[in-house]
Amino acid sequence: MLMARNGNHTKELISRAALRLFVDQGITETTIRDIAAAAGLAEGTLYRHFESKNHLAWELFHTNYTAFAFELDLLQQKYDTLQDKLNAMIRQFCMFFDRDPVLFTYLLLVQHSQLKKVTPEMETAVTVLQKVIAQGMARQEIPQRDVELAAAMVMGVVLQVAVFKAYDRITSNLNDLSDQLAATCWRVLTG
Amino acid sequence: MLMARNGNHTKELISRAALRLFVDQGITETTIRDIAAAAGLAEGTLYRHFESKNHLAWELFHTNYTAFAFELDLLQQKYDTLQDKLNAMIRQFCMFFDRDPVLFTYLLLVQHSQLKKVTPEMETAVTVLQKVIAQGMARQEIPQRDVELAAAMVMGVVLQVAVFKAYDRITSNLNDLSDQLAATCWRVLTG
Amino acid sequence: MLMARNGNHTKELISRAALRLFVDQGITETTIRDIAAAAGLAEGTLYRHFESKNHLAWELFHTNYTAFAFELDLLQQKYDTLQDKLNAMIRQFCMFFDRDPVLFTYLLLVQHSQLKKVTPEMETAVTVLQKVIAQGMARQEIPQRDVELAAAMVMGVVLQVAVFKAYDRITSNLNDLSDQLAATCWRVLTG
Amino acid sequence: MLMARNGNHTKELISRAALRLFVDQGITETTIRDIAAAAGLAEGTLYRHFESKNHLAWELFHTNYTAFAFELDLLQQKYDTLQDKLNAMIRQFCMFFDRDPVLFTYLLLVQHSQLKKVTPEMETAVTVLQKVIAQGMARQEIPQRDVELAAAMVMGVVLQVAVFKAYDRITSNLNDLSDQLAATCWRVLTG
DNA sequence: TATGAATGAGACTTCATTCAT
DNA sequence: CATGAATGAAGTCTCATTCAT
Repeated sequence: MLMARNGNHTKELISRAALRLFVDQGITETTIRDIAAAAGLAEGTLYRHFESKNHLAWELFHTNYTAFAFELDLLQQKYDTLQDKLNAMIRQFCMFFDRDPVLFTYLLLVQHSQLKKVTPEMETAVTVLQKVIAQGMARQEIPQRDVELAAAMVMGVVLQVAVFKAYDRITSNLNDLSDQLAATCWRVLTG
Repeated sequence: MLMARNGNHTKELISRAALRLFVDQGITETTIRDIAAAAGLAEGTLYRHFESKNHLAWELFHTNYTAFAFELDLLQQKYDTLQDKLNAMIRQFCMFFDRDPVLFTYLLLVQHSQLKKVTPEMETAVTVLQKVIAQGMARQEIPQRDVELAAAMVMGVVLQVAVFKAYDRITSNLNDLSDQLAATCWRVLTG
Repeated sequence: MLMARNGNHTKELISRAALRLFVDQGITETTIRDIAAAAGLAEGTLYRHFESKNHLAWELFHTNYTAFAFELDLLQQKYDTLQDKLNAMIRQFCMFFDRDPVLFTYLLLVQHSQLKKVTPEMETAVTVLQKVIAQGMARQEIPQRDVELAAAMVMGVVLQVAVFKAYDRITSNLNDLSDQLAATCWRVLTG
Repeated sequence: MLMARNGNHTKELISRAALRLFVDQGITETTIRDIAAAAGLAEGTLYRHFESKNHLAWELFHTNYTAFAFELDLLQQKYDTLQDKLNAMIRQFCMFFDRDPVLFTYLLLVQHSQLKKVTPEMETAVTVLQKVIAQGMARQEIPQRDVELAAAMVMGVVLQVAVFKAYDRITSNLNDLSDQLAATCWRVLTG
C-alpha cells in the first residue's frame, strides 16, 4: 500500500484487514469487531493506532488518494505534451490498480462517504487531470472545451473500466488495456 | 381511512424524503427518524408502507433501476442503427437525469450497497447497452472489440459526467450536453 | 363458552379467536392484528367490544374462572357427603374440559399473568374445593389435615392430568378418566 | 480484564436477576432494562453473555430443567424398588425447591412458553418419572395402568403443592411435607 | 502496546391504541 | 358499529469506544 512507509506491523495489519472489509461490505457495515477479528487482534488494539473507525476509513482514503495524486503529478511533469502526459498517467493508474486492486477499489467505490470530506484545496487525481487538460487546451494541443466536462469524460472512460474490473465484469488486467484506454481517451479529447 | 386524500400519497411522501436523504447522507447514515421527520410522519408509519429501511432502499433502487432499463430497451428498439440507438439512449438518460436529479443521483451513487443484490437475470441499463453494442458489432457498424470493455467506456463517459453534475462540478443541464456526449461516445466506439 | 349468554356475534367472534391464539401463543405473544385477522375483522373493531387487549384477556379469564367456580359451588350443594361432592365436581370439571378444551386450557395455562389479579374475595374453584374439604374434615369424613395442602394435592391430581391432556400426552377424554380421578382423589384425602 | 474478579460472576449476576424478575413479572413482561438495572449492569453487557433475552430465558430453563432431570435419574438408580425411588425423588425435589425456590418457581410457572421448545429427545423430570413408574409396573410393584396417567397424577400431587408454596398459600417448607407427599403419591399409584 | 469486558447512546422495529371516515 | 392508516412510546439489540489490567 502506498501509505505504508513505516515498519509498523500492527497498524499495517489493521489497515489491510479494514481495507478488504470496507470494500467487501462497505464502511458502515464493517464493525470494529470484524476488523479486529480479521487482523487477529483485540478490539481495543485498533484504538492504539487509529483515533476511531472513521479516522481509519478517512486515513485510508485520504492518504492513498492524495499520494496517488501526488505521484500522478510528479509523473506528468516528466512529459511535455498532453498526449504523453495522459498516456503516462493512464499507464500509471492501470499499474497501480493491478498492483493493489483492493486499495484502488476502495478509492473507487467507497467514495461517496469520503468524498464529501475532500476539501477544494486538496490535490487529487481529478485536479491533476484537469490541470493537465487545461494546459493542453491552452497550448492548442486539443480543441477548446469546458475543462470539467473534458476531464469528466476522460475519467469516466478509465474509472468505469476499473469499476467493471472491480466487479469482475472484465477479466483482463488493466495493464493490458492501458494502451486502448489511452487511445480512447485521446479520441475523447480530440474529437 | 384517516387520510382519504392519501392513497399512495404517503408512500410517495416517504419515498421522496428517503431518496433525498439517502443521496445527501448515504443509506446507513440516514435514520428512520430522519426520514419520518422529513416526510412529516411518525416513525411507525414507515412500516405500514415498507417492510424495513433496507427494503425501502432496495425498492427505491430496484424499481427505478429496472424501470429505467426497460424504458431504454423500449426506446432503442425504435431505431435501426447503433448510432441512432445510442443517441436516443443518451438523450433519454440526460432527460431523465434533469427531470429527477435526486433519483438519478441515488441510482448512480448509492450503487455499491445495492448492486450486490442485482441478480444476473435482471435487465439493467448495462445489459441493454451491451446488447445494443454487440448488435452493432455484429452488423459491422463499429469495429469488433470486447463488448464489456466498449460498454464500460461508453457508460463511463456518460456516467462520470452525471457524477460531476451530481457533485455540482458541472453546471449545465445534461440535456444541453446530450449531443456532445453522444458524439463522444460514438468516437469511443468507432475509434 | 360459559360467558356467552348474549347474542353478540362479533364479540363472540373476537373472544373465540383470541382464546385460541392466547392458548397457542400466549397472551403477550398474540397481537391485536393476529386476533383481528383470525376473527376476520379490522383491528379497530376490537375496541368496540373490549377496552383493551388486557381487558379482553382478563375478561376471558375472570368471567369463565368465576363462572366455573359458581357452577361448582352450586353443584356441590346438591350433595351431602364430601365424597359425593368431590365426585360430582370432578365429573363436572372433566365434562367442561371436554366440552371446551381451548377455554379450559386457557384457564389452566395462562394462569400466571392473570392469577396475580385474582383478589382474595373472588370465589374460585380453589376456594370452593377448600371449603368442601374443610367441611368434610369438620364432619370427620376424612382425617384432619392442613386444608390448603389437601386441596393442593387433590387439585394437582386433576389439573395435571388436564395439563397432560392439553399437551396431548394423554389421548382419552377426561370424561372417561373421571371415575379414576375421583377414586384417586378420594384416596389422596383419606390416606 | 476490567473485572478480573468477575470471571463467570457477571453471567451469574444476570442469571439471578433475570430469574427473579421472570418469576415475579413473567418473561415477556420483563425488559432487558429491568434485568440490567437489577443486576447493576449496563444493558449492552447482557449481550456479552447471552445472545438475546429469549436465549437467556431458554438457557435458564433448559439448563436447569435438564440438570434436574439428570440428578433425578442418577438418584433413582441408587434404589431398587419403585417406592424407594419415588421417595428419594420427591425428597430431592423438595430439597431443591427449598434450596432455590426462585429457580424452581421459574421451572414450574414459566413453563408454557418454554415447554414448546422442549424436544421429545430431551430427558426431563417427566420422562424420568414415567420410566420409573413403567419399571415398577413391569415388576408388578404397582397395578398396571396407563403410565402417562399415573405419572400425571403423581406429578400433580407434588407440583401443585409446589405451586401453592410458590404462591405462598402454603407456609411449611416442602422438605417438611416431603414424607406426606411421598406417602400420598404411593397411595395414588397403588390404589 | 495489547487486551477485552463493560458501557450506553442510539438505531431499528413492534404494536396497542386512536380517530376521521 | 366497522374500518384501517397513522401514531409514538417502548422494547430489543448493536457497536464504537473506554479503561483497568
